[in-house]
Amino acid sequence: MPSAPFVRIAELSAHVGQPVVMRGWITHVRSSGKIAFAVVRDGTGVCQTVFVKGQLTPEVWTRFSELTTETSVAITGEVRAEPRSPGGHEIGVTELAIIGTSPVDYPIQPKEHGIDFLLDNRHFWLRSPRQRAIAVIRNEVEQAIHDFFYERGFLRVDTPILTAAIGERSGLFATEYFEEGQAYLAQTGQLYGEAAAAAFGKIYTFGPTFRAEKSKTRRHLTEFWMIEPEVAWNDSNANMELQEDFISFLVQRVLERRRAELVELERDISKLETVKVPFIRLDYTDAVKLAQSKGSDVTWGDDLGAEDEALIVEGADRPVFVMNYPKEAKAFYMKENPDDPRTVLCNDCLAPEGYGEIVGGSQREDDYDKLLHRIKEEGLPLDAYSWYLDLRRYGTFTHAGFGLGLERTVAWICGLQHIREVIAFPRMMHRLRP
RNA sequence: UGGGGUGUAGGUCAACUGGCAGACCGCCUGACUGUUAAUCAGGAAGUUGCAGGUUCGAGUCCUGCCGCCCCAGCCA
Repeated sequence: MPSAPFVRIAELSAHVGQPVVMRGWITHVRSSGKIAFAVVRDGTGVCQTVFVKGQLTPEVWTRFSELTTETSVAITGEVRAEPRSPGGHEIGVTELAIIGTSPVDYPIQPKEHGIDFLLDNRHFWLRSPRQRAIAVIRNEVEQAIHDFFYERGFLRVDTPILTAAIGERSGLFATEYFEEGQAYLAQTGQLYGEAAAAAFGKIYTFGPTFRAEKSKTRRHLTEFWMIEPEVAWNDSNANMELQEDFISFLVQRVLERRRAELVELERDISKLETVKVPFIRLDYTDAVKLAQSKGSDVTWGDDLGAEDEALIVEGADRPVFVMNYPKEAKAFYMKENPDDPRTVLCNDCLAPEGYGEIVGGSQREDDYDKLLHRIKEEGLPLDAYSWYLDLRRYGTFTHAGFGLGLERTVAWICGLQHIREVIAFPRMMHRLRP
């Protein structure tokens, strides 16, 4: 007699009526005397297994009573379509092998837990259906990112994580680097992206970035993943068109392919279906007026605070671009606005529903003298930026790009309160383990 | 870093004005042949974050420290 094939739970529907071997972890057991049920999870789904005392050897029946939450098992039995079972199938068990026992003090229950407890047990928390749904949607978004840029002829360029002091001003993580002194973990790949854009035309980077900011909010991680396209010959308007095409593409992809996971997360899908181009565009000056009219005491020249951003997106059914901030509020590499030199050609993209800034983008300063002046004005180390200035000396070019925060974007799409759930092992100010 | 909050069983929380430290979930034992977070009966489980102080008496009040949560700033 041929042995039963090993089948993943997601593939059970192709094996109805046949004996199979299922391997996975016990999430739950229920017993009703001479009939008993064990629910098994294998990462592709969950499946109920049925143990009937009168149809099993005494050894298998006894072994059932040894099952605890998260025991790993191999179960043999016939697949049946069964509407009463979660997932629509169940296994009529004939054989049970315990692979790895699990002590009864497994910490995670199908109940409410506090966030600190869950993060202490993150290595277990990942096993929950909710965390699986988030991981699946994150993966879908990552795949969609690569598909979007690949289809449009962008080259992916991997930029260094260990850098000399370069990028933005605040919060660098430092480490010893041989005879070179201090190296810093990258806060952005953008400056390298600009060099690559001059070489290859349309590029993007996708990698981890590190910020040693002492931020403890629902929107911040010390280690997060960022997508940074950089496009030769794009101006600020083309940059925003790319952003809205990109973001709506990601949302559309999740709606098409990961609806079940959105439902698992109880996401209000109607709030995503309205995310279509064109996005709303607001000049910074108008955004300030709008915030003021709703009670904010922000004044022209200030950066917009979280409260201002919330007022600006209030009622919007899609993301909002805020364009052309005052120079003082923004980074040194942004191009001066020829129509109003107090401002720079840049934009933030604010997600709806209070999720805040998911993208920061700008046209880059391509004038050597103006860029040099800004670097000096900021007191940045000139020698570290000499190669960056070279990009303006040897064939300078109009170019623009942006950075999209992966975790913020996925948190918004999933409708989550906090981005710490969006990454498998979050790094925050007070959390380095597990 | 600043403001606010919080810390009690493995988990989530209750305990009035300072007066015997409790519930549910989970766990253990037993019953039950279709359960869906099964149900029913019983049981074990605590240095009330730590260190001091006030008091006849402190989970509760006071001081200090620590952890965590929320908000703000910084940003993506």
